[in-house]
Amino acid sequence: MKRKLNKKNMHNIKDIRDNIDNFIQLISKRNVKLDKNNIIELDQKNRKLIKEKENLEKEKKEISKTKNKALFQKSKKISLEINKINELQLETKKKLDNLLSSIPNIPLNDVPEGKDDNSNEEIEKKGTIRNFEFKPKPHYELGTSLDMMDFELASKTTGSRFVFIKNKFALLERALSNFMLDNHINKNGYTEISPPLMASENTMFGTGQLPKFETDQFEVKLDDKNDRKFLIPTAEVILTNMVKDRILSKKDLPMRLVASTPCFRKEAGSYGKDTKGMIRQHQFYKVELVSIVEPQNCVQELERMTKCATGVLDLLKLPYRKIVLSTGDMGFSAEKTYDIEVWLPSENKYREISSCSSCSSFQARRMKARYKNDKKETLYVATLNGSGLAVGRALIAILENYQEEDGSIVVPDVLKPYMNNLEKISNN
RNA sequence: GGAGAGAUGGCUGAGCGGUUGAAAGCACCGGUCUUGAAAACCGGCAAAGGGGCAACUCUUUCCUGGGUUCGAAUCCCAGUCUCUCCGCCA
Repeated sequence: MKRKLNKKNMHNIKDIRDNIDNFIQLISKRNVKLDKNNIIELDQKNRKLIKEKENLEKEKKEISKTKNKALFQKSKKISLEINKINELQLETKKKLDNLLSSIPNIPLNDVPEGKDDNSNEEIEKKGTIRNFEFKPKPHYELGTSLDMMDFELASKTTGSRFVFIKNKFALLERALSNFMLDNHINKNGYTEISPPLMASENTMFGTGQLPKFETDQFEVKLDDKNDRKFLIPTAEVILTNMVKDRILSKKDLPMRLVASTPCFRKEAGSYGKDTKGMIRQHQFYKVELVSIVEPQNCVQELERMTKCATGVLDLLKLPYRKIVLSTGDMGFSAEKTYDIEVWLPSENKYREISSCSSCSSFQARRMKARYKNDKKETLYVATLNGSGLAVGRALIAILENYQEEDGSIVVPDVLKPYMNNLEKISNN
């Protein structure tokens, strides 16, 4: 289905109109400057043209009702006039839409203001950082010497930023994925989904990957040039869009979905960043959580979701910290984001392993995802997404935090049932 | 890849040139009845946009885009998607 992307806005012009100064001020927190006069002008012109058009349409309608042949010629003339005005109106509307769709979501009040990640704030630190009696090795050294991780082979078959995971590491990866899934399904009330790994252009637009971040996406080459499909950069895209173009009833909410899928990212703009090891790959597994809720429940759902994510780290006994992203570091669609960072001994620092965001109704507007509330009003839903967790990075964290001096890896207790009760991964 | 059938409101489904924004049913909401519930009966129930303080009112919308017509859910053309049968295939 081909759709005009700019038909939809992430911001409602009605709300902006009501208090434009306030709106501009809120958006300025995200380092985006808006041209007030331009917005007002386009909005007024648009409405003026709509009015003109509607008056003519009414006149025309009445003529056809009378079935008076004498007036038929006039009706034809009116049609031409309508066409002219309509063209102008659509053009104006398009300009307005383009302008509005370049504006990111409004941050919540309690989000720290700042230009970049320097203004992020640490909220919580948990778990015990292990005191190593030897120099902890990075995951890629552990993996290579056990012959369970092969980067050279991957670059031979595919290219850079890919990896072969072999033998017990592959089992560990699978165990992690299954462990997390079971946890979210059985304890946290999420429903498991096995979704398509490709998404249409319109779907990518819904969650905000398109049109602005097209260069980060892998596009699949298709015979039909009008048909565009992309490998999902995260299951968020496909899970969130499950409610696209729907009007849900209240009893469908909250909807909580979980999927473990490969994710594909170009990592454009990350050249030279994390080139060693599997921290930053073009392909990685991730267990993704998505919640569809009533807008007023956004904040509490974000807290809940973040707890679901950190709960996994608690069970794996991995040390981590939780930070809240500043207005300058948040993603385009988010109103508030928590990042969870896991401790990596080889780097002697915390690295992102999960990101949980509330997007309020921002994505829902693009997707036209709505529900009927108690008063039977049709409102946009709110969407949230979070990693629960990034499997690739969880694997790294296990390897580094559970390594022994001889290069073997102790299997965390909670994973043993998923690994035929294996105690330790070693060369033997 | 070949051959057909279809796309209508939250859902199912009628309508196939003129008060049709759209029958009927389900779901949902309100009421009567009931100790309470169910059943039965009565009533309500689309979205987007414009105008109005408001009650309200106007316009658009029956997959999308074009065309025919004074007038299109209904006719014509193009496209998208779905289903059935055959072929191919994990």
